[in-house]
Amino acid sequence: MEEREKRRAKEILSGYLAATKHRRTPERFAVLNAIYDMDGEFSIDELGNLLERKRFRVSRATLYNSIRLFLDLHLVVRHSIHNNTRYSAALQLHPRFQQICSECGRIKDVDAPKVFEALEETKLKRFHRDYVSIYAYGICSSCQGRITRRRDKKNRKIKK
Amino acid sequence: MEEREKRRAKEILSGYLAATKHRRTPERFAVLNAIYDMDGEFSIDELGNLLERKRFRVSRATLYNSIRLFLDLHLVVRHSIHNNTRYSAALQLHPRFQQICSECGRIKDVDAPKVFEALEETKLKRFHRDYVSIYAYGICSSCQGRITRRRDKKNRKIKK
DNA sequence: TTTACTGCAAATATTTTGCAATATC
DNA sequence: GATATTGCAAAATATTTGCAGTAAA
Repeated sequence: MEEREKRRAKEILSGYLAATKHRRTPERFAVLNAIYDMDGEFSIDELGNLLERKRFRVSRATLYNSIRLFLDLHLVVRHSIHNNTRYSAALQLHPRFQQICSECGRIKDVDAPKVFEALEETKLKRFHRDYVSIYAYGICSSCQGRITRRRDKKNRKIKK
Repeated sequence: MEEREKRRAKEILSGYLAATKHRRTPERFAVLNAIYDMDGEFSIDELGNLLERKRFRVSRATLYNSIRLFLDLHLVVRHSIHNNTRYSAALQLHPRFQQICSECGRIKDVDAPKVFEALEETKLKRFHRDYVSIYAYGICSSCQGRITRRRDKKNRKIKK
């Protein structure tokens, strides 16, 4: 995630906290920072681990609380990838189109000028839009091969 | 969900079961039918309830087992919607465009033919797409007024 | 000083698993 | 008849909550 977006994310959080008289706790900013330092999507555990490595331990409850707040602010998106819950930093200054492999979870940006153009022209009635996300879920070609093969009950979970 | 898609889904399941020597149990077909009878996305509970109403009770375990199988076959997609896990039938011929109010969480379908058309024409390289979601986040006009005022922690979950 | 926020541990909720009974092949 | 699948209940995970202590404003 780019620095600019990370900075913008912190501004949004700051603004929200100020506007609603909530508190600027170090935990909230540490968690947000960690999220924007993550490469791609991550589980709650992975996020907690990154924070530990940064020597900033936060409780599970705070982790969940922060994530929920960030979800509300759309600074984070919650995904379902191969039957697991994962998150990713979400802030985007421009509409974004991503393809997500349901098998390996890999996310790739798609450039689709025509789609963005059409989006631009689409008016939403009685709705002020902040931003737009497009997700294409499917299977990437490298997973395609594996997929019809072995289909046992084990090893379906992606690593935590 | 259209009948045609439902039928196709059952063919895919049949084919898979035959090919892999798994069993054609009434449960599997009942669950698949129910999924394709659902209108939009649903929770495990809602799915169970629909089945009960159809007087075809299946255990929780079977519900989860079936869903997992269908996820593998890409007959179902698992979503994360506003911090809840939900599923939907996956053989959707048309992508879905939803506007989500960040304030009240209300979700409304948007009809944007131009966008859908452009999506249709967009090829994804080395990627087989199952399902496309477009989310426009923002504020609906009925929330516009309230917006700067109090923002409590309650009622953030969408109804189960 | 006030009270929102944190951590902890307990409570809930969600999903998976072990196993005996059953039904498909 | 052999065994994959089911339902049930228990186990394992994941998430939320209550509360007392802490710290931001």
